[in-house]
Amino acid sequence: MLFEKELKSALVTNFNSIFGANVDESKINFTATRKEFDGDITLVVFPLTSVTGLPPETIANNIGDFFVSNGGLVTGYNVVKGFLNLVISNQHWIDQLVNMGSQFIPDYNTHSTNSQHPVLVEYSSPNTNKPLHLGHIRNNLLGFSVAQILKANNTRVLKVNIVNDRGIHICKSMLAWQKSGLNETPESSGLKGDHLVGKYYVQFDKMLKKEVEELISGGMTKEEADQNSLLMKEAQEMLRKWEAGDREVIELWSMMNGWVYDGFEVTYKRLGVDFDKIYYESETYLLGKDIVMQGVDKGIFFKKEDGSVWVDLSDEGLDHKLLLRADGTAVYITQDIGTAVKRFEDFNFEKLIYVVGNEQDYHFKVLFLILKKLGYTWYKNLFHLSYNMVDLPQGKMKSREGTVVDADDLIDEMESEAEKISRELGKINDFDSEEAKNLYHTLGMGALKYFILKVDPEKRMLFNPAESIDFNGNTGPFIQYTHARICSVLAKGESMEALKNYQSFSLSGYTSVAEKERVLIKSIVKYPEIIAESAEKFSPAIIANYIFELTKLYNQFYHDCSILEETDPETSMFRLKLSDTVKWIIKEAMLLLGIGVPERM
RNA sequence: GGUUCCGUAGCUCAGCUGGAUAGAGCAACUGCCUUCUAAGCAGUAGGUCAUUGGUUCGAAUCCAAUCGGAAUCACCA
Repeated sequence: MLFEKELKSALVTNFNSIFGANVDESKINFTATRKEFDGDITLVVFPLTSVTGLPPETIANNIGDFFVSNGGLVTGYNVVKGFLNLVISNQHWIDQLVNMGSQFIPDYNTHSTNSQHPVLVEYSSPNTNKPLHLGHIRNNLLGFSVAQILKANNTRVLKVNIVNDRGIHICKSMLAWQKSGLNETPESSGLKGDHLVGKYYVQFDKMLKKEVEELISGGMTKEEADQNSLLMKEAQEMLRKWEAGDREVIELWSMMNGWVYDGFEVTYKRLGVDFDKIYYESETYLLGKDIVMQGVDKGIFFKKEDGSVWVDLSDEGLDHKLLLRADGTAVYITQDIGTAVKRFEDFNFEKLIYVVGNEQDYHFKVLFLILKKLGYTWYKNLFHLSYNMVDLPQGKMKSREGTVVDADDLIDEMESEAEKISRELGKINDFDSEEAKNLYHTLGMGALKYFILKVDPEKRMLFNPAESIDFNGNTGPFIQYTHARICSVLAKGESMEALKNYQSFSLSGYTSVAEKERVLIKSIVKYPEIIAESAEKFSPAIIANYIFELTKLYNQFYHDCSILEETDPETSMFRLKLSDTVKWIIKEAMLLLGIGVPERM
């Protein structure tokens, strides 16, 4: 909290001369003053009773007197029960405000720290067998935003993606496509590439289910049926052929993956996310296999009689874990080992952050321990940024039951909802169709992104498609609206002779601050702390909640305080500058969430 | 069954490194546009912070147990 440090150290050094006893810093607890009381910052005096042997009120009064007579920072105080509420002078708040302007301008392109080793943020990490859905959206928005936030804190960041382009899942789609005999392509079917491939993945699953049911009715148990399924065997055979470099399989694989990439690119673009480097598992899994084999040679891993390779993690309190199948093919973790090593070779990273759902907590625990066993000391710099899942009212999304919320569909719906509301309000009738379309996109995505990012990543969140996403209240569009509103007032101010030079108005001497202005300033000057905190906790939610608070306070100020109609031009200019600062913070902070803000809406 | 996470207003979420009377938004009801954008502002109503016990001057916040929910413990990814 602002001013806390100064007050604390002043109190600690002078405590003895006030009370004749020394005090440990840990007993000096400040909190923000509750809004129903006068003051800005509050000292809780209860912990000091045991040190001084005095009643709380006496202690509070003594300390209050000390602060008031000691420099101009504190201009007054009041004591309520064991709480000492201190009033910070207007001048000091204004000074903070003045500092803000020059002090805090994040630079996303050039970093003074360019020589430092980069922090890698891995996010998105799609499978190439189905289109992106709401769960991926949370991942993508989080990853992108965390990268932005780290950059704003002067960290050199590289965004990386790992595309899971190989494995049994993609073979399933390929097999179903082949069996259909239709030779469908995105062009012939009119389907977006990722959706087309996803269609065949679902089809495989249906065919498999049917086969298994038949086997069961033929007298097999569920387990036997799973093991004896011809379809599954075909898929596994296809994977084996793929790893063996079978030309036909590889060609089919490249073609279908190509369709998926084209589809993903469209969705990424609409989401506004991008990557500095894309890794493909098809290019790293062999390295993973090599490393695993070396581990076997060194005795770090062991081989079972059937040829499968395992790691024993019982000394770390975990279990045995498979690293290579009996048929020699790689599993998920095999390629993750390879990818991690490749990345360290490529970038010598300072830190590698994996943005991956919490259903993989165990997986990453294992991965990091395996790398440790292999002797890579940088395993300590790996971090799993684990986020919780998005639930539907029925519970978890299940692709097989058709309950997933498709990313492309959702974006479409958000944009058309934005269009509908904008048309009803009729404020942008002079926009041409291009401008209008851009605005609908900005607003629709603003609503969606804010809705998702305002929730703490660690918490499970619920999305109700029927109720859809709001455009009123604690939402992206509310914040965007406030930004547009400010732009409008500023433009009017600039067109007025007496006010047009408000930018050069000096805040320093202006201290006749109204209550709403004071509250607003207090919120404004918190911004740098918020940015630092959100980076430390990897939490865009902290920023989102802050912008909402700031925006709400601004709207109250806007409602209560006339900006352009004041008789005193100084007051007008002061308020214009205040508005300009809020506008700047909204824009910057929303950028950290990957959300754009319009000048009109 | 083992491990981990969660439980705050009808709904969605803040608050959680202990501090005053637990906050927003949505939904419901009521006011405010001849005046800087009403996607706004103001107000009413809505709570045993899952339960019980413990630590403390003070607990939604820390600890334990119980109840309820979830994830994970795959030759899936």
